[in-house]
Amino acid sequence: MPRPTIRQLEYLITLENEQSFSKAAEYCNVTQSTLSAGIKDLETVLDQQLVNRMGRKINLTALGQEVAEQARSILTDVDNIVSKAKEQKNPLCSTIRLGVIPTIAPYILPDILPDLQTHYPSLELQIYEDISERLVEQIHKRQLEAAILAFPFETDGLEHHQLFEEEFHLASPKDKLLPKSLSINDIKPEELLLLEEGHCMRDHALAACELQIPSRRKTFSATSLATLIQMVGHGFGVTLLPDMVVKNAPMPSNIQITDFDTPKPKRTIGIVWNINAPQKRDLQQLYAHLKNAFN
Amino acid sequence: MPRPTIRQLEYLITLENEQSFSKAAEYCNVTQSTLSAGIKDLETVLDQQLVNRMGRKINLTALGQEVAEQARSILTDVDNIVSKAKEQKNPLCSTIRLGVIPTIAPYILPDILPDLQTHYPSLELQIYEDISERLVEQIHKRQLEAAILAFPFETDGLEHHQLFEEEFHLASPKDKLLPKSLSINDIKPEELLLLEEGHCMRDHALAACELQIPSRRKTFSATSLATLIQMVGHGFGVTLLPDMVVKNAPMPSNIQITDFDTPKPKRTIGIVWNINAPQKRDLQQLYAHLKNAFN
DNA sequence: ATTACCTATCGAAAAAATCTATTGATAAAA
DNA sequence: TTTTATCAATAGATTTTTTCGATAGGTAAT
Repeated sequence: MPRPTIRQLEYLITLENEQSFSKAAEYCNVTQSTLSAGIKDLETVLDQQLVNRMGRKINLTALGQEVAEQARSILTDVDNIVSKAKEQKNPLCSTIRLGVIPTIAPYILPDILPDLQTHYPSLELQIYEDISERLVEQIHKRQLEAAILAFPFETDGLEHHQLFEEEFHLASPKDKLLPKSLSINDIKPEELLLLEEGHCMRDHALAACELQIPSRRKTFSATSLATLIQMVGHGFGVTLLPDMVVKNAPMPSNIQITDFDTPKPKRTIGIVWNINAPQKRDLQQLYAHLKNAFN
Repeated sequence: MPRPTIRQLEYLITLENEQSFSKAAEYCNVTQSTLSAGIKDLETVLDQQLVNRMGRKINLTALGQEVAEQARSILTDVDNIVSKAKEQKNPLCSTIRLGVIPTIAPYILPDILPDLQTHYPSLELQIYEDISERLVEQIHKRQLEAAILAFPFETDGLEHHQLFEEEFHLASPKDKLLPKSLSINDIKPEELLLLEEGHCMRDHALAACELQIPSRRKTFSATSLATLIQMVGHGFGVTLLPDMVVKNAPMPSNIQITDFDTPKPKRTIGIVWNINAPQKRDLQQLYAHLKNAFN
């Protein structure tokens, strides 16, 4: 099943505009004979007459007009592809698929996205939320251009930059008594509530408390920080919360947030991308902008 | 300002579908080198990278995916032109690739095909048999024009029409004693034999019996209804059979078919196609003809 | 009739698309 | 590790398509 050529469609459109083979040919920068042949081919492919040749004057058939109209829209679509592609040469005009880990995404995106929109209106950011491991895997597979996650993380073949550090706070039930000067060692392992396996924050919390393996006795694993916070509020234990969560998430009244004394436990947030990503320049600029926004 | 070629867009689409230059080339009936060159040309014209070549594995860039998506719509528009023109001459003369689920195909096609042949001698029907999920996927990829399957099914972007309803009967070993008035609740879950995972009839049978998960103890999963029938005949259990199977398939003598009392369990068979398929008119007419043939 | 103005067609030339064969690179298997 | 298999890129030859130039044939106005 042969298809019409874009060129042929172009010929037909011009022919309708100019109402003359020779004028149309001139407009298309070809000879009249090539345009004639092109139209004829189109008619052969469609197995239908598109032009009424009436000696001096010519005219499109009903079908010819329909085809021309649809052809116009096709040409526009094709040109849209071209201009969209060309546009991406400009700085921060590309499409970037950005992965963000679940313990960061909901808390920074509301701030970041509108800001980026205004600064780079032609940047198309697509956000994907997943755990670090899968994000890095997807970057390797080129299904993502970049990801925001918490370091340290396995990053061979990836370029990574630090965005900011943030301390952890202790979230505990309101009535719980705490030492005046709170240290990470004051946390009883069996009281510590954690996110489920796979979340890097789980590992960071464990590392901060210098625990290898969570206490078997009372491990509870939540799927989201929101759940975790609810658990704490209902007296199931305590947990560590990153600064951005404390500052951005609504905190139930039955929860108290306490700062640690130095040395405060911290985590480092950064951005990674493929070392030879096509949009490297845009990614650099995105990084610079984010870094600035966070400091 | 040079433009991409329709052929090039076609190459890109196929490349995204097949995720491989050589496979895509084969699909397009060209050499791998031709397709490679085509994609490269496209990248040159757009002045942008569209494909990540990572040794063995390849991947479309974000832009590549966007272009491919738009290209798909362009290709449909172009094909629309062709079919509109052809249809002007005579209706139902296009080539339609029709997917049919395995629990329907063998039982209706023998009736349907010859009938269609005589009524629409210039219609070329190509039949593909697969499970619903893959059929719908192929319709989206424009590798099929339409599919006959059992509702309900995930159908966004698809136009769907009901063809007919049919009741299920109980197939059991000849000597098995059954209640005088048979209800769906009389089936013991551990006796129920099912098709393997992926067949929608498996789900329908389970739903009819109000079972969430098949009994672990004795689940047997057959690859075809023919096998299933044999299993019943040899005393391995009972199963539900759609009306068309009972009426069209040769039933072994060691099997008895029993109707259920109302409310009879049923399934709904329908046809789906892409909402803006080029052959829309033909598909409409095909649907009308089938609907008529079944009622 | 003559003239001016069209479009269709033919053969040659130019441009392109495609093919075959080969290379180089990567991943899997021995 | 070495070997093998698989895959995409490339070069050069070949075929196909597109385009051109020139000309023929036809219509309408003069």
